[in-house]
Amino acid sequence: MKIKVTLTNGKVKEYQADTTLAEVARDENPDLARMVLAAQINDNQVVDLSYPLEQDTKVRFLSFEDEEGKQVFRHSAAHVLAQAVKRLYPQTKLAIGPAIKDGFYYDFDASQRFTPEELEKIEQEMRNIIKNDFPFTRTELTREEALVKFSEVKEDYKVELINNLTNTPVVSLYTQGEFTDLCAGPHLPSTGKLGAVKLTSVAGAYWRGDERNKMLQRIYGTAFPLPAQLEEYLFRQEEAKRRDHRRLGVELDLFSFHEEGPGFPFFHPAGMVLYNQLVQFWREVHEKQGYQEIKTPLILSQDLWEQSGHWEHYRENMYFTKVDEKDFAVKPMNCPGSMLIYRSRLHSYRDLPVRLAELGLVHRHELSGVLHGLMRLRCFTQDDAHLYMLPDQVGEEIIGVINMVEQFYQTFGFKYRVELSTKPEKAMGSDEIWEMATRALQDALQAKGMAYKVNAGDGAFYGPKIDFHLEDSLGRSWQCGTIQLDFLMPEKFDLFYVGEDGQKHRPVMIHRVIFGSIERFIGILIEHYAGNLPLWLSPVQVKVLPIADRHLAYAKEVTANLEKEQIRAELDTRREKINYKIREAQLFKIPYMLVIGDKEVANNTVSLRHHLQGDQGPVPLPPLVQMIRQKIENKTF
RNA sequence: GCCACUAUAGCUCAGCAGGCAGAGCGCGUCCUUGGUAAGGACGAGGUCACCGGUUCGAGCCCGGUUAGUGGCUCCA
Repeated sequence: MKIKVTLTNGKVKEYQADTTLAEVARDENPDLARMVLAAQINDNQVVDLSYPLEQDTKVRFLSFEDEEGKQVFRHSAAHVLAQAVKRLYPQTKLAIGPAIKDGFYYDFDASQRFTPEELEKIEQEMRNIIKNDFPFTRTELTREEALVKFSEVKEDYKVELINNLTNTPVVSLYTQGEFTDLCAGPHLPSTGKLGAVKLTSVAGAYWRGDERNKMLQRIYGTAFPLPAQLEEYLFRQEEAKRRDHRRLGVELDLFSFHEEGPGFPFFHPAGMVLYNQLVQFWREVHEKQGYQEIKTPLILSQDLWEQSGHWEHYRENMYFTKVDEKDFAVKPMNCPGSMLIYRSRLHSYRDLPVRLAELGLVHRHELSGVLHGLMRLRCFTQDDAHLYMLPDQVGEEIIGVINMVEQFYQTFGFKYRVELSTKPEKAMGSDEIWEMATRALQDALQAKGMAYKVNAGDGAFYGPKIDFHLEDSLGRSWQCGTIQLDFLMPEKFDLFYVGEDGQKHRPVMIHRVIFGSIERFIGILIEHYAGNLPLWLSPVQVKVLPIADRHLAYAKEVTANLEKEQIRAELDTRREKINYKIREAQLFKIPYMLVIGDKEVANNTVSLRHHLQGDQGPVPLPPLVQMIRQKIENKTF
């Protein structure tokens, strides 16, 4: 029987049925065939090259350049890792080993520890396996057969996995050399395709990601077809580390951490300038958008938190204290305080929406192991706001907030991802209310035409939310902005407004943040700009550098002129050489340096140097001041 | 919180076989008045994270604590 194979380049070829994809690839282009790792058929399934074609098929060959190809490649590397581990430590039990972004991992239940030295040995064994160029071969067994097979070799985790594969009568296994693993596949044709592998770290990981389960040892690694690609990857990782906000925070003297307050940041003067600039920008925008700013106390009676549901749903993250024998809690969120203000006077439907914004310092007892610079703290400032509105204002208000988020992130040139989080297990309120709220958020996203991912069960305990995620220098993503729709808190706090009919009605509430936390946002900003902050955020915008003492008087005059125009300028009066002063200003990533010597004094100019563009030559001060002012106002570099 | 690793001067890091604690940068004083990324000399600075143990003797070996790092779980 003949079958038709359609390739991505449009070619249609005829083959004998049972021709494998590998044969098709070789026939199409023998050179390219060496690059091909797997194939996608009929726009959905990714399969091995040994897959025999039985009917007319659309084929897309996958190489390492394709995301799916990378996945296959790294997944095969994970199998080789498992094989190496089994060779060296035969009693080790295998859990799972998928490909991930940038690499792969495999989880093991082993009696011995995988120290860095052990990783070396394992890596060496992997290289042997690669050199042997074992083909990956696929076999299928019924679930019962597979259960017997894996029970015999005491692979308890595999047995559990098979038991959970209830919707399929057969399971697939992949074998390379003496090693066989339960696996859906697909895989590379053979281990020899794995050009360069590297084991990067060991970490603990709970079986099935559940902290009640046993902690396994997870070995992380990465793999590339060519050693040069691996080198480049490792180099990029190093580069990323150089952008790490924790490192730059020290170098630029922005903030610090101390043993006396784990997870509690200390902002230095320079860091505070950055912080305050963000806040100033935030206030300007919010004022224009009809928000009113409030401030509520850090410590509030425990009764309040019982009323809000935090006691029930959020207690393990809260700090408690006693005042005059009464129980109080340090606020982990700002909403109850805001609601007390809303409730402190009567609201007419004509007043709504009421938008109360608060830069609220919240404290949350995060697990010690999760703390991470400014990104994950135990106290942070939320740029919070609570919007109280009529039910029919919900759509408009959500869109208003989304627009604001866009405006902010655009200002910084951030790419972001949007997620919609739905009702969690531990939640207040009925399914109907949750459905209604979730629907409202979806509608708003749809109206904005935004792509988003659904995060089932990840909502706040009082309502579903839209989250905005930004990426840090190592590609980890951090939640920043969030919009949470809440029908429940107004109920709990008996909030109302007086409607047209003179009766009490329940308002709807939106909780939202845009930066998320000012601290985390600063961390992301630092990494995003690699410490080269835009002019308007730079703690020092201009450094004035006189060459010799006799230029000091003029330099002071220049500095004063800059300061008069609200430009953050500093004068370096030290008796150091100009090269030295420039180097220091460069290291502090100060955007503009003004060098002043005999020529400048004589001509009434300054010599301009930009920290990224270098020497710009002499310019008169007034137009320069104007240019700088303009850049600050436009928030450009 | 869990798993693993780490902790030496303000910062980056050496240190050996268990035998008087080091370098560079930074800081201070002095000399140098220097034109676009480090001028020179001298000097101060340490409870080797903390507590305990082994030892004639511990920065080094062992146990614990604290903090940090990479993950897991959780989250702005």
